[in-house]
Amino acid sequence: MAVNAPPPESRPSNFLRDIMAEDVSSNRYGKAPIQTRFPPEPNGYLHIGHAKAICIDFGLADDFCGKTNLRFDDTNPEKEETEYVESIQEDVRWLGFDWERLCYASDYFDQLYEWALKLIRDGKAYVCDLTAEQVREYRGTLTEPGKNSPYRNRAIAENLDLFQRMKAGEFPDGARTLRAKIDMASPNLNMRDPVMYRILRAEHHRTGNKWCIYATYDWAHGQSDSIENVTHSMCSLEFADHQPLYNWFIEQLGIFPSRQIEFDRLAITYTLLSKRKLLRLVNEKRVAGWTDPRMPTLSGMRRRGYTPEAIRNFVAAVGVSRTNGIVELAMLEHFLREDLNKRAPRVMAVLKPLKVVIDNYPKGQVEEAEAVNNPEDASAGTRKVPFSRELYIEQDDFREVPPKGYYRLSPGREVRLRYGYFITCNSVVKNDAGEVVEVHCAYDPATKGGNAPDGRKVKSTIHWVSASHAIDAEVRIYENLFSKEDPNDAAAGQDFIANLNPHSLEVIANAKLEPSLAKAAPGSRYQFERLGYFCVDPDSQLGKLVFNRTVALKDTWAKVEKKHGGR
RNA sequence: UGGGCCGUCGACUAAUGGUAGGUCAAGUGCCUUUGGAGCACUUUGUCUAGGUUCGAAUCCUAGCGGCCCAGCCA
Repeated sequence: MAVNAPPPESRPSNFLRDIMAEDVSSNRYGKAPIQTRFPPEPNGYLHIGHAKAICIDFGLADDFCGKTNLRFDDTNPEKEETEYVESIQEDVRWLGFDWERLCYASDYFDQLYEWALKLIRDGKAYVCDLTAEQVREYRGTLTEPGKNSPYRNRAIAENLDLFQRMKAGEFPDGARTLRAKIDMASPNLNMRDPVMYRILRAEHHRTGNKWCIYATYDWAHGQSDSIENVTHSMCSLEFADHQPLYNWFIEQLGIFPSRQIEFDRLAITYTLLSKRKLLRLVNEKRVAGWTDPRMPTLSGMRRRGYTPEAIRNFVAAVGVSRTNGIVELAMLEHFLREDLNKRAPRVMAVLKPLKVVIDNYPKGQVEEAEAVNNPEDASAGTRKVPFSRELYIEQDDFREVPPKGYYRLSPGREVRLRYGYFITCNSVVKNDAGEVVEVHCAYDPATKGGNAPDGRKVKSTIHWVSASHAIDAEVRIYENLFSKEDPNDAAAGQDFIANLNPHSLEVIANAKLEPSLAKAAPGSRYQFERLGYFCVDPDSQLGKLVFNRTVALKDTWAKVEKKHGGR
C-alpha cells in the first residue's frame, strides 16, 4: 500500500538516503515498502548514541513512506532484563517516534531453529565439540589461517541428532556449539565457521526456561531482519566485517534479502557512550543510577531538562557518515539552548544570595513589578513579582572592588533591578571575616519599571527576589561528568573512572526563588534569568522544590573575565 | 603483521568530474530592561606524492595517518 517516495529535496543529502533512493529507483525490492528496524539489546538504558540510530532508522523509513519496527535483540539472556525493555520503549516514545511493530528476536527462536536444521541438512552447518578455548586456537590469527575443526565433517545424520539433543538439554553448558561451515582460511575471521548456537542455561526474560541453546547475534540478526522484510538494516561501523556473513546466511536460506548498511557511531567530547561503561558507573554508584541527570542516557537527559526536539535537532545537525569523528559537546548544548530559549518561561531566582537593603524605600511597602514571561513569545504574557525594601541579589552581581570590564553593582555604581528600579550602592556591611554580607543602596523612585525619565543609562541589569516573599529551593548544578575531552584517555593502569569530574554535582541548598514558582510541577522547565535553564526534579515535594540546572546561559562575562585575567 | 572501513575549516557535515558551501566553535561590530536572545560581518579547509582529464575533494596508483576484527557478547 505504501508508495516509496523520493526524499525531499530540501534535506541535506546523506549516504544512507542516497543508497535507499537508489534501491527505490532501481526497484531492488520491487513494490515492497521500505522497512527498517531499531534493534537494541535490552541490556541497559538507551543513550544519546542510540538517539542517533533511532532518528536514522525511523527518520529514513519515514522519508520513504516506510515503516520501522522496534525489535529487541534479546539473544543473550544473561544480560537482558525486563526493566530495560520497558525503559527502552519509554525512551523511544519520548524521543518522538512510534514503531510499526514491537518485535523480539526471541519471537523467532522456533523459526531460527528450523532454519538451523535446514542448514545442517544442506551440509552447511555442523555440531562442534571443541571447547571455547580450542575454538579460539583453531580460529587462527589475523595473519594466519585457521584449522578445520576435527568435527567439521561429521555426517549430516549425526549433526541432526546431536543438535536436537543440544536443544533437548542433554549436554552441559558450553559442551558443544552449532557452527556454520564456511571457510577456516578466510581473511575475514567472521567467516571462519562462526558459532550459530551455544548451550546456555539461563532464564530468558521472555521465553523463560524453554531454551537452553541460544542463537548468536550473527545467526539471529540477519534472519530476524529478513523475517520482518526489513529492506535496509542500518547498524554501526564495527559490524561491517559481519556483512559477508549476514549475506551468506540469507543466501543459503534463500530468504528475503535484507541489506545491511553501516554508519558511524555518535561520539561526543567529555561523554562516554558505551552501555558497558555506563553500567559500571551505575553498579559502582559513581552516579545515582541510569537516570542520573549527569548521565548521557535519554532518561538522564530527560530528567536534566533536555527536550526531545533539542536532541533530534542535534542529531540532524551532526549528520551521518562513515568517519569516526567526535562532536563537540558545545554543539549539543547549542541545540539545547536554542530550543529552550523559545519555550522556557523566564523567572527570577538567586542561587547565591546577597542581601540588599534599599535604605530610602518605605518599610513595609510592597509593589508588584510586571515581568515578561518570555521575550521570545509574546503569547506567554506577563506576571507580577513582589518588590520590597529588602531583596536578594546574586553574590556574583556585587564586587566591592570591580575588576576591569565589570558592569554590575559596586560602591557608587548605579544598576537596574530588572523590572524594578535603578539602585545605587552606598555602603556595605561586612562580617568578622571581612566578607560583604549586606549591601545598602538607594533607589530612584522615578525609575519605576526600569526606565529613567531623564534618559540616564546604566550599564547593567541584574535580577533579584524580594527577601520576605522568596521561596527556598534546592538547586543542583551539574558540570561535565568527565573532566577530559576523551574520558578513556587515562594513564597506564587507570581507566575512565580516573577521569570522573569530582565537581560534576554541586548542591545549592538554599536558593531563593520568586514566589510564582511555588507550584512548579516536576519536569517543567524555566529560564532563571541570566543564569541558565532549570527544570523541576521529580525529587521535589510540596514546599520543597528541587531544580536541576539543565545548561547555563552563554556567559560573555566569563570570557571577558578570563581574558582580563580577573577573578 | 592479514582483512575491512575511513581521511574536506578547530569540530561535525555538503559538494556524486564543473563556483569548496552549511552548522557549531572562535573573533568583530550593531542592538539590548537577561553580559541572554537577535542581526551583520570575518578568519581558518580538500592528508602527501604522482597519474588520468579541457577540468579532480570526487577517478587511478603509491605512501602516510586513524578506526574496526582473533567472544560460545551485541
